[in-house]
Amino acid sequence: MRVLCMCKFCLQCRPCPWVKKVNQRQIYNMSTEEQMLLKGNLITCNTEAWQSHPDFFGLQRLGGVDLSYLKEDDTVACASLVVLSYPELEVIYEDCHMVTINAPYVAGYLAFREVPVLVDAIQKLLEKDPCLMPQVLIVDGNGILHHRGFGVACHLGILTDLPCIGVAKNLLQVDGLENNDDHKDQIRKLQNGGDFFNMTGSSGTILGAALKSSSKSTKPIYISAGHKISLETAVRLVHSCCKYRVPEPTRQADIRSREFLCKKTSTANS
DNA sequence: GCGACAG
DNA sequence: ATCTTGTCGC
Repeated sequence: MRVLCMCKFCLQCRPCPWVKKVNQRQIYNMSTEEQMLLKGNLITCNTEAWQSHPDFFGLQRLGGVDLSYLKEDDTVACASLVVLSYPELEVIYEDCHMVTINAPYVAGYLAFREVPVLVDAIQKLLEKDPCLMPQVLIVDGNGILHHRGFGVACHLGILTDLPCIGVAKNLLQVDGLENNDDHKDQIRKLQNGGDFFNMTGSSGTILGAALKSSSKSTKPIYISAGHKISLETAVRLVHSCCKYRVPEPTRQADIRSREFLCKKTSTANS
């Protein structure tokens, strides 16, 4: 695993005492620069042998990550990393711990809020149990379906060097993509679990896909390539690990981080 | 001023 | 992300 960050001002590097000497505008300019710099290393095609197999032969471990925030104070959160066996989808590793979040949530800069603690969790797994390192990570949020083509799934992928898939529950309306009547029509046409359609931005690039992830869900999930995996493979893999609307690795990470946060806050008051 | 706004 | 109950349906 490698960690790249050449930036002295970006949100990821906060809090640095002297960052307070620069204004918000400069912070976002620097964060944008950081995204563009990291984007230079992005790979949005398959790089692993298992990705080409019809049944993902060779794939044994899927990772899921999530953060649950304390409602009273969104600088306090529980970060969770889970690893599931494939194709059984059983949890074989779980790590939940409390973290402090420094960056604010700003659409387009989610990575600066969530990625640092997720990199830490991966680093911890690498030191503690490298045999359990996931072969692909499913990330809450978008990959290249992003204002600057570099969402949280790309960011985490570059920093960890792991294949990453972006899975968002809502459509980020960028590059001409809109949740308009046409889009809603396309969604209505999705019949069965696994049905999907690709979404092409005004720039002509295929940015992602809307997937009906379970047969019962009306609302799709939005898949985009993060790093070291193609959109086609990502859609196929995400569908293969959906018991419900949200893919199982993310769902397990979600459940466990909420529980942990809940338990932590209740014991703190007793 | 207006609309959009991943988590 | 989080607040927040029951209820309708398979």
